[in-house]
Amino acid sequence: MGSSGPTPSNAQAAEAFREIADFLDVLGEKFKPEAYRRASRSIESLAEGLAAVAARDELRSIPGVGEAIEEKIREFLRSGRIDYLERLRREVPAGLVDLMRRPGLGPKTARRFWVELGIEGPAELRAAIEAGRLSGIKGFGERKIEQIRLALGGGEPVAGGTRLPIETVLPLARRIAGALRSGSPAKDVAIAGSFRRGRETVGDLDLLVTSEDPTRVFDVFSALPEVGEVRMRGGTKETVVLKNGLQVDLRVVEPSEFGAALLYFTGSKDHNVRLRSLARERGLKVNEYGIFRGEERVAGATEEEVYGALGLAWIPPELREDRGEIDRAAAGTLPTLVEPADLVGDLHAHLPDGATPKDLERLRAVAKARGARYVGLVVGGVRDDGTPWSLSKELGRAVAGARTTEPRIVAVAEVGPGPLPEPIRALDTEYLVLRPVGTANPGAGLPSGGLPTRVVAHRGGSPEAVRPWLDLARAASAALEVGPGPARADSSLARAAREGGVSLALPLGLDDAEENTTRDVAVGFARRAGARREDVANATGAADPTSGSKRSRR
DNA sequence: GCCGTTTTCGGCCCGACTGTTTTCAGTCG
Repeated sequence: MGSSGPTPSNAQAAEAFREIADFLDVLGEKFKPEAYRRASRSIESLAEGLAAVAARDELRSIPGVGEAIEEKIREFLRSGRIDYLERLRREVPAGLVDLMRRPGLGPKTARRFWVELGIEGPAELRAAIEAGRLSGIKGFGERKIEQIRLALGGGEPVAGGTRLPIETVLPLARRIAGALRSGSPAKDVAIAGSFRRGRETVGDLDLLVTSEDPTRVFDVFSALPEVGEVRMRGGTKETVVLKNGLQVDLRVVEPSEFGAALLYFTGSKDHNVRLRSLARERGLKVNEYGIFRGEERVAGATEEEVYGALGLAWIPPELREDRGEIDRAAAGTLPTLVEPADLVGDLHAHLPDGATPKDLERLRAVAKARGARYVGLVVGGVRDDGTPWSLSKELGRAVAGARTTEPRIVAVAEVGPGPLPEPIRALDTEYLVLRPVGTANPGAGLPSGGLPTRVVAHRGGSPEAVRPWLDLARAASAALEVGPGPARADSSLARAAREGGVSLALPLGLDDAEENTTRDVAVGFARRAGARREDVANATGAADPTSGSKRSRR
């Protein structure tokens, strides 16, 4: 908390506002906490540093940032602290926020403990329970006290907010949905929630089905090998926790309500709130059962129907974040987003260490099965320790022999910024993939050596750290690689790229198992960034790297 | 605290579930 030092990151600012919201919750504020949380979420998903936005004087254009929060952001950027937060920290015991986050407890209960019993944290609450101080207090029966005792359990707040990467969840989610489709009386089966919106991380899974026989569906669901324990089962809803800790909610709804329920449980929260106020303006009401004028249901079976009743075009789930998509849906100007089937090649593929020509053929077979006409295969490059490497002579010949028949293999070198090492120059390659390898940093500039750089692959964490790589991509007219994993860009960086006129490269995930995990996650990120087919360098319509002009160079 | 074909005030999504209730408050998603 120094008063000077490096400019605080977006993540730190987002955390500060989340902390303010928590304290205000305990203080019993009604709407301010949500206001601070909204601003916090917006800041977190920003594709550039707050300092840059502040320098352009555009902080107020961030959704949820108004006069008061703008001033606090400026204070935070200036001094690394927010006086208002410091005051709250002095005024409200941090232990109350801990209490509030435990399951079954909320701000109201935490506040009552504080005001009525002088309790300031989990340890004191535990002692109060043991001493019987809660018995007889209004609203705390035996069961409630037992529930609280359980929630106090370990000492640390339970699992709160641990989210899994979507690439981890995707195969699991598809297996579960498939098992319900084929092994239970569930008819429509859909996965809603942030999973459907293609978010980078998933906190829990929301499954939605229609069925005449919910009990059978629940029985099949509970017995799946992935399921650890059943948390609760009601008439229309069951909650389980998977063996890996992921919570999964399964809901059975009427076919006439399926679209409304899918819309509702897909979110995002901000998107739903916006739809509801739009509905209210038009004398309509939206809930998870449908859209109503008075008692009469106007729509509900499909999402198209529900959006239609509000005068909106259907909005792709990846865009449902209240970033202006509702206005665009009203105006009919939503983009047609890129789809997996649009991808016609892979610009950046690897063979495993010690690969043989057989592995190359296997790679081509997979590529062909996934609709690829070409594969940019890395045949050499620079290791992390700075030394050059290349494929074996035998494999090199096999690659050369695969240049003309589809899927065509394009030889690629993977290098860091700066001058190209001589052994890499000597390789017979068509283009370069730029990555942070060796000791080179983005300040060293584009690789020099006469070959075009077509792909830039680096995420590097914070939006601030990644900017230079994006600038290199722009300077080289290269595509930014988008997708899961530390060496690819997430959706907010992809949006920054797209808005800055940099195209995207989407991996086909040729070394994935059968589920197409990498490809589908990458396409999801690109869609979240609003990318159309023409924004993607390896989609149909883009220049084919095998028909470029470099062949004449030799 | 934010926001506006309800714009400078007065709203701010809404229903299920739980436990504790003689009619509801709090939590959750």
